[in-house]
Amino acid sequence: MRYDHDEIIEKATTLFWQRGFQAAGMRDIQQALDMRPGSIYARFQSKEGLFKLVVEHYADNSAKRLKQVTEAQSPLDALYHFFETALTGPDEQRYMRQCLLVKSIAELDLIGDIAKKAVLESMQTLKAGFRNIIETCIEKGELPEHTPTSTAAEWLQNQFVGLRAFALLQDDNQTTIKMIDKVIIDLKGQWPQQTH
Amino acid sequence: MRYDHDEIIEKATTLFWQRGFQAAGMRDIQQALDMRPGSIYARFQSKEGLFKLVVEHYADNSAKRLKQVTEAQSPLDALYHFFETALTGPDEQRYMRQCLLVKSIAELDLIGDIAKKAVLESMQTLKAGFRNIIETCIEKGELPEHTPTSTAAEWLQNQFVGLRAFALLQDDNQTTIKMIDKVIIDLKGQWPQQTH
DNA sequence: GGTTTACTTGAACGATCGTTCACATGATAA
DNA sequence: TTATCATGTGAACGATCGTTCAAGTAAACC
Repeated sequence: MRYDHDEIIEKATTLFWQRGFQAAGMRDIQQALDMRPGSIYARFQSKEGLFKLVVEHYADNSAKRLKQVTEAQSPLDALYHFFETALTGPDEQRYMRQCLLVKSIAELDLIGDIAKKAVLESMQTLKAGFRNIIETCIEKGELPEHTPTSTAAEWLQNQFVGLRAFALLQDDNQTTIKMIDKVIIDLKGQWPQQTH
Repeated sequence: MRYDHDEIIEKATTLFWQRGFQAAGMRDIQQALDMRPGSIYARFQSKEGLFKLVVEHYADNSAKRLKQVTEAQSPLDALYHFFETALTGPDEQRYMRQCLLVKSIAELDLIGDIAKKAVLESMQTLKAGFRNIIETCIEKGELPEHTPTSTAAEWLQNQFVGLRAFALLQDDNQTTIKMIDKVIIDLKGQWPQQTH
């Protein structure tokens, strides 16, 4: 086994994150991994198979980060910093501002059913992570008791998705920070009534 | 001139909206427009040239819609309905829930410089549209005087972007409606201080 | 040493990509 | 009727796509 498995996945993650599934050609992948097509196909069966592993690895990593937020002394502060680091990284890592999953959703039709399933399931996993954060915040008294957990979790993920798409275009980090501040304010704020 | 110009652009818009720039092949385009490659290239010079016109047409249309919102008796109510119609259309038009511009941003690198410029400029145009809505709301007393116009405009566009990416995955319209309700609540709510 | 097994190699495949160009078509002007 | 010219046609181009496979390499086991 000449090539280390984790190392491969990490390099592949970087490439797919930068380029997306479709635009990352097999020749780009071969170069990025320093592997020949036969080796890649022997291990991963197809481009889609490799991408599926990348998505799962990415989702695991994100889920771990969200779990760390819940375990912090102040989950709300930790949530703030989670947003901040995800959205205001240095310019040479600008591609990281876009969420790999959200980017994949945009090209969901071209991806193939197996990897598509992995992407959608990963979104569900992250949603559960956001939900846990909110529940912990309520337990610790950082959010009001009446906060509708499920709705707020979906809303929070939604904010994250929107901000990541937006931060990609944003040159001024100060503006992004202001948006994050607004998210925290609104999280503590009022929620729509169910009555309709 | 056998083919009507506006009709071509509309058909091309539908195709690009459904598939995205990269995934819409020239053969798909030829079929959708019922035109042969030579005719297409004679008029639009390239796939990118056609896409640029589509983006501009789309942005014009969106800008018009935003203008109609400002001209309504209650811009805030009109804004609500603008979100609602954009995000909860029938299932056979599900592709329309995703904003063509946002979708294009995800594949900005593959598009070519000319169309890329058109996409980014269109985003600026829409931002200005959102800003006008907020200013009008303030004038008519539907939003508090202290609302920071520029920040709120950016925030509102951000909400729109996020919701459109999210509504694409959402099967339950009721959830989407709840998110729109939350947007309106937060729009009237508190804003982060500039002091830092 | 010989055999097996796991892994790697890279030339080559058919399919599809965006694009071109020599030619056909049809309306208009002379 | 004939010449002109913009418009439309479609076979074909070279490039690139994801993928395959016969052959090569090297460590492990008998």
